[in-house]
Amino acid sequence: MRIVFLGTGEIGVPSLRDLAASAAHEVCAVFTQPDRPAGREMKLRPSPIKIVAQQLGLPVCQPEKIRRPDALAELAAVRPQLIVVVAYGQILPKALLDLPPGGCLNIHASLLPHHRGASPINAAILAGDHETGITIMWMDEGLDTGDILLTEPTPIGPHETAGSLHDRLAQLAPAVLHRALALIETGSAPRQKQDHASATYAPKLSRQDGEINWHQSAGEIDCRIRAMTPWPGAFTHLPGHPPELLKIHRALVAQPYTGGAGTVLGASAEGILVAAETEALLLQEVQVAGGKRLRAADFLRGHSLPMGMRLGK
RNA sequence: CGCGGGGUGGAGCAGCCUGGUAGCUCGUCAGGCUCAUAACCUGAAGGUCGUAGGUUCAAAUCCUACCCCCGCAA
Repeated sequence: MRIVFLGTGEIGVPSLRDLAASAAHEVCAVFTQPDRPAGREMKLRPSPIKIVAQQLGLPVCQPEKIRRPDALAELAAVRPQLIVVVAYGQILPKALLDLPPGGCLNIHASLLPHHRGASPINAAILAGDHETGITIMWMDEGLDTGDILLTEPTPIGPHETAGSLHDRLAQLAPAVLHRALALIETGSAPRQKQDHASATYAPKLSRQDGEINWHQSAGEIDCRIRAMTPWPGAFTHLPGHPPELLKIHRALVAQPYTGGAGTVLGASAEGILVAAETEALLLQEVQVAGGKRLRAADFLRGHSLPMGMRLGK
Protein backbone atom coordinates (compact mmCIF):
# COMPACT_ATOMS: atom_id res chain seq x y z
CA MET A 1 0.00 0.00 0.00
CA ARG A 2 1.03 3.57 -0.59
CA ILE A 3 1.19 5.10 2.86
CA VAL A 4 1.86 8.62 4.10
CA PHE A 5 3.25 8.78 7.63
CA LEU A 6 2.38 11.70 9.91
CA GLY A 7 4.42 11.89 13.08
CA THR A 8 6.67 14.05 15.21
CA GLY A 9 7.49 12.44 18.56
CA GLU A 10 10.04 9.79 19.37
CA ILE A 11 7.33 7.23 20.00
CA GLY A 12 6.61 6.89 16.28
CA VAL A 13 10.18 6.13 15.28
CA PRO A 14 10.09 2.31 15.49
CA SER A 15 6.81 2.26 13.59
CA LEU A 16 8.21 4.42 10.82
CA ARG A 17 11.33 2.27 10.54
CA ASP A 18 9.23 -0.87 10.39
CA LEU A 19 6.91 0.51 7.73
CA ALA A 20 9.80 1.70 5.62
CA ALA A 21 11.45 -1.72 5.84
CA SER A 22 8.27 -3.56 4.90
CA ALA A 23 8.17 -4.96 1.39
CA ALA A 24 4.38 -4.90 1.38
CA HIS A 25 4.16 -1.14 1.80
CA GLU A 26 5.63 2.02 0.42
CA VAL A 27 6.07 5.10 2.61
CA CYS A 28 5.65 7.71 -0.06
CA ALA A 29 6.00 10.73 2.19
CA VAL A 30 6.59 11.68 5.81
CA PHE A 31 4.86 14.73 7.29
CA THR A 32 6.25 16.09 10.51
CA GLN A 33 6.19 19.35 12.48
CA PRO A 34 8.54 22.11 11.34
CA ASP A 35 11.90 22.36 13.11
CA ARG A 36 11.35 24.07 16.43
CA PRO A 37 13.69 25.92 18.78
CA ALA A 38 14.63 23.47 21.50
CA GLY A 39 17.46 22.53 23.76
CA ARG A 40 19.65 24.79 25.85
CA GLU A 41 20.62 27.16 23.05
CA MET A 42 17.11 27.21 21.63
CA LYS A 43 18.49 26.27 18.25
CA LEU A 44 16.19 24.87 15.62
CA ARG A 45 15.89 21.13 16.07
CA PRO A 46 14.42 18.65 13.60
CA SER A 47 11.88 16.22 15.06
CA PRO A 48 13.02 12.65 15.77
CA ILE A 49 10.77 11.50 12.94
CA LYS A 50 12.39 13.90 10.48
CA ILE A 51 15.85 12.68 11.41
CA VAL A 52 14.89 9.06 10.82
CA ALA A 53 12.96 9.83 7.63
CA GLN A 54 16.01 11.53 6.20
CA GLN A 55 18.23 8.61 7.18
CA LEU A 56 15.84 6.35 5.34
CA GLY A 57 15.82 8.61 2.31
CA LEU A 58 12.08 9.32 2.55
CA PRO A 59 10.60 12.59 1.29
CA VAL A 60 9.83 14.93 4.21
CA CYS A 61 7.21 17.69 4.34
CA GLN A 62 6.97 20.12 7.25
CA PRO A 63 3.94 22.34 6.76
CA GLU A 64 3.44 24.97 9.47
CA LYS A 65 -0.25 24.10 9.50
CA ILE A 66 -1.48 20.88 7.97
CA ARG A 67 -5.01 22.24 7.65
CA ARG A 68 -4.00 24.93 5.15
CA PRO A 69 -4.97 24.25 1.53
CA ASP A 70 -1.40 24.24 0.20
CA ALA A 71 -0.36 21.61 2.72
CA LEU A 72 -3.41 19.52 1.92
CA ALA A 73 -2.67 19.86 -1.77
CA GLU A 74 0.87 18.68 -1.19
CA LEU A 75 -0.43 15.65 0.64
CA ALA A 76 -3.08 14.93 -1.99
CA ALA A 77 -0.45 15.05 -4.71
CA VAL A 78 1.27 12.01 -3.20
CA ARG A 79 -1.96 10.02 -3.63
CA PRO A 80 -1.74 7.87 -0.51
CA GLN A 81 -4.05 4.91 -0.14
CA LEU A 82 -3.74 5.17 3.63
CA ILE A 83 -2.43 7.62 6.20
CA VAL A 84 -0.81 6.53 9.46
CA VAL A 85 -0.60 9.07 12.27
CA VAL A 86 1.51 8.79 15.42
CA ALA A 87 2.07 11.70 17.82
CA TYR A 88 1.92 14.25 15.03
CA GLY A 89 0.90 17.18 17.17
CA GLN A 90 -1.66 18.91 14.99
CA ILE A 91 -5.40 18.54 14.59
CA LEU A 92 -6.25 16.97 11.27
CA PRO A 93 -9.13 18.57 9.34
CA LYS A 94 -11.94 16.51 7.88
CA ALA A 95 -10.68 17.25 4.38
CA LEU A 96 -7.50 15.37 5.23
CA LEU A 97 -9.28 12.49 6.92
CA ASP A 98 -11.40 12.01 3.79
CA LEU A 99 -8.43 12.14 1.44
CA PRO A 100 -7.02 8.60 1.43
CA PRO A 101 -9.39 5.92 0.12
CA GLY A 102 -8.19 3.51 2.80
CA GLY A 103 -8.75 5.97 5.63
CA CYS A 104 -6.54 7.34 8.37
CA LEU A 105 -5.14 5.17 11.14
CA ASN A 106 -3.90 6.53 14.44
CA ILE A 107 -1.58 4.75 16.82
CA HIS A 108 -2.48 5.78 20.37
CA ALA A 109 -0.47 4.85 23.46
CA SER A 110 -3.31 3.70 25.70
CA LEU A 111 -6.23 1.31 25.70
CA LEU A 112 -8.98 3.56 24.42
CA PRO A 113 -11.36 4.94 25.52
CA HIS A 114 -9.10 5.44 28.53
CA HIS A 115 -6.60 8.29 28.49
CA ARG A 116 -7.56 10.05 25.30
CA GLY A 117 -5.41 13.08 24.56
CA ALA A 118 -1.83 14.26 24.70
CA SER A 119 -0.30 12.34 27.60
CA PRO A 120 -1.83 8.84 27.72
CA ILE A 121 1.33 7.16 28.99
CA ASN A 122 1.75 9.46 31.97
CA ALA A 123 -1.96 9.31 32.72
CA ALA A 124 -2.00 5.52 32.88
CA ILE A 125 0.77 5.44 35.49
CA LEU A 126 -0.66 8.39 37.41
CA ALA A 127 -4.01 6.63 37.63
CA GLY A 128 -2.32 3.56 39.06
CA ASP A 129 -3.45 1.37 36.15
CA HIS A 130 -1.98 -2.12 36.06
CA GLU A 131 -2.37 -2.35 32.32
CA THR A 132 -2.19 -0.09 29.29
CA GLY A 133 -1.33 -0.69 25.68
CA ILE A 134 -1.43 0.34 22.07
CA THR A 135 -4.65 1.11 20.24
CA ILE A 136 -4.92 1.34 16.46
CA MET A 137 -7.92 3.43 15.63
CA TRP A 138 -9.78 4.68 12.59
CA MET A 139 -9.50 8.42 12.93
CA ASP A 140 -12.54 10.66 13.01
CA GLU A 141 -12.93 14.34 13.75
CA GLY A 142 -13.00 13.96 17.53
CA LEU A 143 -10.09 13.77 19.90
CA ASP A 144 -9.14 10.08 19.91
CA THR A 145 -12.78 9.11 19.51
CA GLY A 146 -12.52 6.97 16.38
CA ASP A 147 -13.52 3.33 16.01
CA ILE A 148 -11.03 0.79 17.29
CA LEU A 149 -9.31 -1.52 14.81
CA LEU A 150 -6.92 -3.35 17.14
CA THR A 151 -5.56 -3.15 20.66
CA GLU A 152 -2.53 -4.73 22.24
CA PRO A 153 -2.34 -4.64 26.04
CA THR A 154 0.82 -4.58 28.13
CA PRO A 155 1.16 -4.71 31.90
CA ILE A 156 2.48 -1.75 33.86
CA GLY A 157 5.21 -2.86 36.27
CA PRO A 158 5.35 -1.61 39.87
CA HIS A 159 8.48 0.41 39.17
CA GLU A 160 7.57 1.53 35.67
CA THR A 161 8.22 5.18 34.79
CA ALA A 162 6.67 7.16 31.96
CA GLY A 163 10.06 6.97 30.25
CA SER A 164 10.38 3.19 30.35
CA LEU A 165 6.74 2.65 29.42
CA HIS A 166 7.05 5.10 26.53
CA ASP A 167 9.98 3.14 25.16
CA ARG A 168 8.21 -0.19 25.55
CA LEU A 169 5.06 1.05 23.83
CA ALA A 170 7.12 2.54 21.02
CA GLN A 171 8.68 -0.88 20.47
CA LEU A 172 5.32 -2.62 20.72
CA ALA A 173 3.57 -0.43 18.16
CA PRO A 174 5.11 -1.68 14.88
CA ALA A 175 3.87 -5.25 15.32
CA VAL A 176 0.34 -4.06 16.10
CA LEU A 177 0.35 -1.73 13.13
CA HIS A 178 1.57 -4.58 10.98
CA ARG A 179 -1.36 -6.75 11.99
CA ALA A 180 -3.78 -3.89 11.42
CA LEU A 181 -2.48 -3.31 7.91
CA ALA A 182 -2.71 -7.02 7.14
CA LEU A 183 -6.34 -7.03 8.26
CA ILE A 184 -7.06 -4.05 6.06
CA GLU A 185 -5.51 -5.74 3.03
CA THR A 186 -7.65 -8.81 3.49
CA GLY A 187 -10.71 -6.63 3.94
CA SER A 188 -11.38 -8.01 7.41
CA ALA A 189 -10.41 -5.01 9.55
CA PRO A 190 -12.90 -4.48 12.35
CA ARG A 191 -14.45 -1.17 13.39
CA GLN A 192 -15.39 -1.37 17.04
CA LYS A 193 -17.14 1.70 18.46
CA GLN A 194 -15.60 3.09 21.62
CA ASP A 195 -17.55 3.10 24.84
CA HIS A 196 -17.69 6.88 25.05
CA ALA A 197 -19.33 6.83 28.47
CA SER A 198 -16.21 5.42 30.09
CA ALA A 199 -13.75 7.72 28.30
CA THR A 200 -11.10 9.59 30.30
CA TYR A 201 -8.89 12.43 29.16
CA ALA A 202 -5.17 13.00 29.60
CA PRO A 203 -4.46 16.69 29.02
CA LYS A 204 -1.02 17.92 28.07
CA LEU A 205 1.27 17.96 31.10
CA SER A 206 2.76 21.09 32.55
CA ARG A 207 5.61 21.68 34.94
CA GLN A 208 3.14 22.10 37.79
CA ASP A 209 1.83 18.57 37.39
CA GLY A 210 5.07 17.36 38.94
CA GLU A 211 4.52 19.01 42.32
CA ILE A 212 4.13 16.50 45.12
CA ASN A 213 1.23 16.83 47.53
CA TRP A 214 2.36 15.11 50.72
CA HIS A 215 -1.25 14.87 51.84
CA GLN A 216 -1.78 12.04 49.40
CA SER A 217 -0.99 8.44 50.25
CA ALA A 218 2.54 7.20 49.62
CA GLY A 219 1.18 4.99 46.86
CA GLU A 220 -0.45 7.90 45.05
CA ILE A 221 2.70 9.98 45.36
CA ASP A 222 4.79 7.10 44.05
CA CYS A 223 2.50 6.89 41.01
CA ARG A 224 2.92 10.61 40.43
CA ILE A 225 6.70 10.39 40.64
CA ARG A 226 6.82 7.53 38.17
CA ALA A 227 4.24 9.19 35.89
CA MET A 228 6.23 12.42 35.73
CA THR A 229 9.64 10.79 35.20
CA PRO A 230 11.59 11.79 33.20
CA TRP A 231 9.36 14.67 32.15
CA PRO A 232 8.20 17.06 33.58
CA GLY A 233 9.76 15.54 36.71
CA ALA A 234 8.35 15.26 40.21
CA PHE A 235 9.45 17.82 42.76
CA THR A 236 8.87 19.21 46.21
CA HIS A 237 10.21 22.22 48.09
CA LEU A 238 13.13 22.31 50.50
CA PRO A 239 12.64 24.89 53.25
CA GLY A 240 15.08 27.78 53.19
CA HIS A 241 15.49 31.33 51.98
CA PRO A 242 14.51 31.14 49.28
CA PRO A 243 12.98 27.64 49.21
CA GLU A 244 14.76 25.35 46.81
CA LEU A 245 13.25 22.84 44.44
CA LEU A 246 14.08 19.21 45.09
CA LYS A 247 13.45 16.97 42.14
CA ILE A 248 12.72 13.34 42.93
CA HIS A 249 13.74 10.73 40.40
CA ARG A 250 13.18 7.51 42.27
CA ALA A 251 11.37 6.50 45.45
CA LEU A 252 9.84 3.51 47.19
CA VAL A 253 6.72 3.18 49.27
CA ALA A 254 7.81 2.32 52.82
CA GLN A 255 6.09 0.89 55.88
CA PRO A 256 3.58 2.95 57.84
CA TYR A 257 5.13 5.62 60.03
CA THR A 258 3.67 8.37 62.11
CA GLY A 259 4.48 11.95 61.33
CA GLY A 260 2.91 14.95 59.69
CA ALA A 261 2.67 14.79 55.91
CA GLY A 262 5.93 15.96 54.35
CA THR A 263 8.01 15.48 57.49
CA VAL A 264 11.51 14.05 57.16
CA LEU A 265 11.55 10.92 59.32
CA GLY A 266 15.15 9.99 58.76
CA ALA A 267 18.00 9.95 56.30
CA SER A 268 20.49 7.20 55.59
CA ALA A 269 22.44 5.73 52.72
CA GLU A 270 19.24 3.86 51.80
CA GLY A 271 17.37 7.07 51.18
CA ILE A 272 15.45 9.91 52.72
CA LEU A 273 12.33 8.77 54.51
CA VAL A 274 9.45 11.23 54.26
CA ALA A 275 5.98 10.86 55.78
CA ALA A 276 3.00 10.95 53.42
CA GLU A 277 -0.62 11.17 54.52
CA THR A 278 -0.59 7.42 54.99
CA GLU A 279 2.64 5.42 54.99
CA ALA A 280 5.92 6.99 53.99
CA LEU A 281 8.10 7.37 50.96
CA LEU A 282 11.81 6.53 50.76
CA LEU A 283 13.45 8.97 48.34
CA GLN A 284 16.31 7.17 46.65
CA GLU A 285 17.45 9.54 43.95
CA VAL A 286 17.07 13.32 44.04
CA GLN A 287 18.38 16.47 42.38
CA VAL A 288 18.57 20.15 43.29
CA ALA A 289 18.40 22.96 40.73
CA GLY A 290 21.70 23.26 38.95
CA GLY A 291 22.94 19.95 40.28
CA LYS A 292 23.11 16.47 38.88
CA ARG A 293 20.82 13.72 39.96
CA LEU A 294 22.30 12.06 43.01
CA ARG A 295 21.68 8.91 44.98
CA ALA A 296 20.45 9.75 48.46
CA ALA A 297 23.77 8.74 50.02
CA ASP A 298 25.72 11.21 47.85
CA PHE A 299 23.16 13.95 48.27
CA LEU A 300 23.29 13.70 52.06
CA ARG A 301 27.08 14.25 52.16
CA GLY A 302 26.64 17.85 51.18
CA HIS A 303 23.11 18.63 52.32
CA SER A 304 21.62 18.16 55.74
CA LEU A 305 18.03 17.00 56.07
CA PRO A 306 17.45 16.78 59.81
CA MET A 307 14.57 14.74 61.16
CA GLY A 308 11.46 16.83 61.53
CA MET A 309 12.21 19.08 58.57
CA ARG A 310 9.08 19.77 56.60
CA LEU A 311 9.14 19.33 52.81
CA GLY A 312 6.69 20.97 50.46
CA LYS A 313 4.84 24.21 50.92
C1' C B 1 22.87 36.19 20.69
C1' G B 2 15.99 33.02 24.88
C1' C B 3 16.52 32.88 30.76
C1' G B 4 19.12 30.92 34.98
C1' G B 5 22.39 27.62 38.29
C1' G B 6 27.12 25.10 38.59
C1' G B 7 32.60 23.08 37.76
C1' U B 8 36.99 23.49 44.90
C1' G B 9 41.46 16.22 47.40
C1' G B 10 37.89 9.77 45.62
C1' A B 11 32.06 11.49 46.55
C1' G B 12 28.80 15.62 47.97
C1' C B 13 29.12 20.63 49.57
C1' A B 14 30.97 25.62 52.07
C1' G B 15 34.29 29.59 51.06
C1' C B 16 33.64 34.08 46.22
C1' C B 17 29.62 39.61 47.32
C1' U B 18 33.52 42.52 51.41
C1' G B 19 41.09 39.45 47.45
C1' G B 20 45.57 37.85 52.30
C1' U B 21 47.15 30.05 56.03
C1' A B 22 42.33 25.10 51.53
C1' G B 23 37.28 24.36 55.27
C1' C B 24 32.91 20.77 56.29
C1' U B 25 30.40 15.87 55.97
C1' C B 26 31.59 11.15 53.98
C1' G B 27 35.16 7.81 51.94
C1' U B 28 40.48 5.83 51.97
C1' C B 29 44.89 4.40 54.98
C1' A B 30 47.27 3.66 59.95
C1' G B 31 46.63 3.22 65.11
C1' G B 32 43.38 3.01 69.54
C1' C B 33 38.82 1.58 72.26
C1' U B 34 35.38 -2.60 72.18
C1' C B 35 33.01 -9.43 72.95
C1' A B 36 32.02 -6.95 68.41
C1' U B 37 30.65 -3.27 64.60
C1' A B 38 28.77 0.15 59.14
C1' A B 39 29.53 2.85 66.13
C1' C B 40 33.29 5.87 68.87
C1' C B 41 38.49 8.19 69.61
C1' U B 42 43.41 9.70 67.54
C1' G B 43 46.49 10.51 63.47
C1' A B 44 47.81 10.46 58.11
C1' A B 45 47.62 10.61 52.89
C1' G B 46 45.19 13.03 48.99
C1' G B 47 43.66 19.48 45.72
C1' U B 48 48.26 23.54 39.79
C1' C B 49 40.21 25.55 43.23
C1' G B 50 37.34 23.53 34.76
C1' U B 51 41.05 25.91 30.84
C1' A B 52 43.71 30.26 29.00
C1' G B 53 44.76 35.21 29.62
C1' G B 54 44.25 39.97 32.50
C1' U B 55 44.14 43.35 37.09
C1' U B 56 46.99 43.26 41.84
C1' C B 57 52.35 43.32 46.40
C1' A B 58 48.88 39.19 46.62
C1' A B 59 43.40 35.72 42.99
C1' A B 60 39.33 29.81 44.55
C1' U B 61 37.71 35.05 45.34
C1' C B 62 37.75 40.71 40.78
C1' C B 63 37.76 41.21 34.89
C1' U B 64 37.73 38.81 29.73
C1' A B 65 37.40 34.61 26.51
C1' C B 66 36.65 29.48 25.93
C1' C B 67 35.33 24.21 27.44
C1' C B 68 32.08 20.97 30.16
C1' C B 69 27.63 19.76 33.44
C1' C B 70 22.57 20.99 35.05
C1' G B 71 17.57 23.48 35.49
C1' C B 72 13.73 26.53 32.88
C1' A B 73 11.79 26.67 28.22
C1' A B 74 10.03 22.81 24.21
